[in-house]
Amino acid sequence: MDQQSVPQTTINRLPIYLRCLIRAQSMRMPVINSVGIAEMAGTNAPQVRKDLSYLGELGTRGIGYDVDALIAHISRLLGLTRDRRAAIVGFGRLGSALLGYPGFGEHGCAVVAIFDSDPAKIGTLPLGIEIRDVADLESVLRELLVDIAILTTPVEVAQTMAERVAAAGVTAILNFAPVRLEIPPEVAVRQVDLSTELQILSFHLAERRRVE
Amino acid sequence: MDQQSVPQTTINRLPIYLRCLIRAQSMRMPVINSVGIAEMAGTNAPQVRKDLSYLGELGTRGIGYDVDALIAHISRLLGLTRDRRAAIVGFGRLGSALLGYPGFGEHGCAVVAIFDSDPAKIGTLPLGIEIRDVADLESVLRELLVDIAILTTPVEVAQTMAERVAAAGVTAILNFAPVRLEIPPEVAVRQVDLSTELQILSFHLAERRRVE
DNA sequence: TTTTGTGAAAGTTTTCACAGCG
DNA sequence: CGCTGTGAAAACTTTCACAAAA
Repeated sequence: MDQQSVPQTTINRLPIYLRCLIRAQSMRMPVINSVGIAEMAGTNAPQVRKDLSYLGELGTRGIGYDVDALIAHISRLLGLTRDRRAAIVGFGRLGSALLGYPGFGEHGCAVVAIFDSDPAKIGTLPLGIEIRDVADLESVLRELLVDIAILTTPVEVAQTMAERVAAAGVTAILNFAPVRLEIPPEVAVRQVDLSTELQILSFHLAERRRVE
Repeated sequence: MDQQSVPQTTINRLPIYLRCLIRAQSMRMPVINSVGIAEMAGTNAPQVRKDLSYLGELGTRGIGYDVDALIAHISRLLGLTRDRRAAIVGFGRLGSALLGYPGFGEHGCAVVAIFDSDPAKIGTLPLGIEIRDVADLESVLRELLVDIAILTTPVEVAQTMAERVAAAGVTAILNFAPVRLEIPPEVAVRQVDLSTELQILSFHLAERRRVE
């Protein structure tokens, strides 16, 4: 099956399936069926089978999916077999919290560079990683072969920083600043937006109230 | 138009439109048209018009949308006219970073309670808010009329905490723990998942490589 | 004239039912 | 017999074209 044709919605669910499969693996389950994955992942069995069918014929009829083989296959498709190198741009509270997040190391993603503009921070070594002057952004990103930029800057400078990391050849950005980045389409952007999420939750609270 | 029938995809975009409108307002634009909103929001004009049409007939043909009126209308629909009271459950690095995030106050959402299980933290007052013992979760949530719970606990306890906040009558959860929460459907959950986002970006990096 | 609001078309995603295979 | 893989149906979302209104 053509890998290009895997729908984005399926891609978005693969990390969730992967997490479930790793849990199954840790429970010593050699095989799991679509119902089992669906229950763990909070979806339904046909959805799981359809999603996995885009990756190829990975299951065995009458049996289910081999847990180890499926983990290997999804990991490869998601590019998790190759170690990813991330940079944190903007080392305030949030950047600092993310650096300490164990999720990076667990998923083959290493923070290899940190940037800030505050002279008091530049040169310090949180968790052994030197904080660099954001003035040197482009050269350091290229030198350290960074593939993912994590933007935790103030909103005012996020667009500029996005343009600069993109110009330095970084093609994946995780943006925590509440602004929609305008950058070339070959750069993948994932937006994490706290106030948007809170507002969506607020809508649900308001709706509950309206129904009652 | 029936408010119940506003599609979830539209709801997800309303906070983005709102942000654009507030920017327009700060630029002293009294009126904006669908093209203007679309450009700021990174979408297209028919999408904006379709989305806004679900909320009622809010525009003026030949003119566009009154910025103040549209802000008021979207804010009301999202329930932002009413002040929201949030609690942070789990005060590690991430919880601490979120407490300092200015996005809360700016959007009428106040952190009114913090919970942790660490005796060294309980009783301290970061930003003037007392850290409570998680043992008192239910009573404090009810007492302080919390409507949104922000879960920043370790992954192992997130499901238990979700059940407890739901049992205490909280019907909106923002979950940062990398686990799919199983709770009654009347509780709205928004998942913010760093490692999932990184894996999706990793897929895009892998795909670029495959294409080249 | 300008720009909204909307029905219809096109595209996408999810669900379903069952053929097909082990 | 059990469970996957999949084509077809249903549901949902986006795009389009244009009538209608200011």
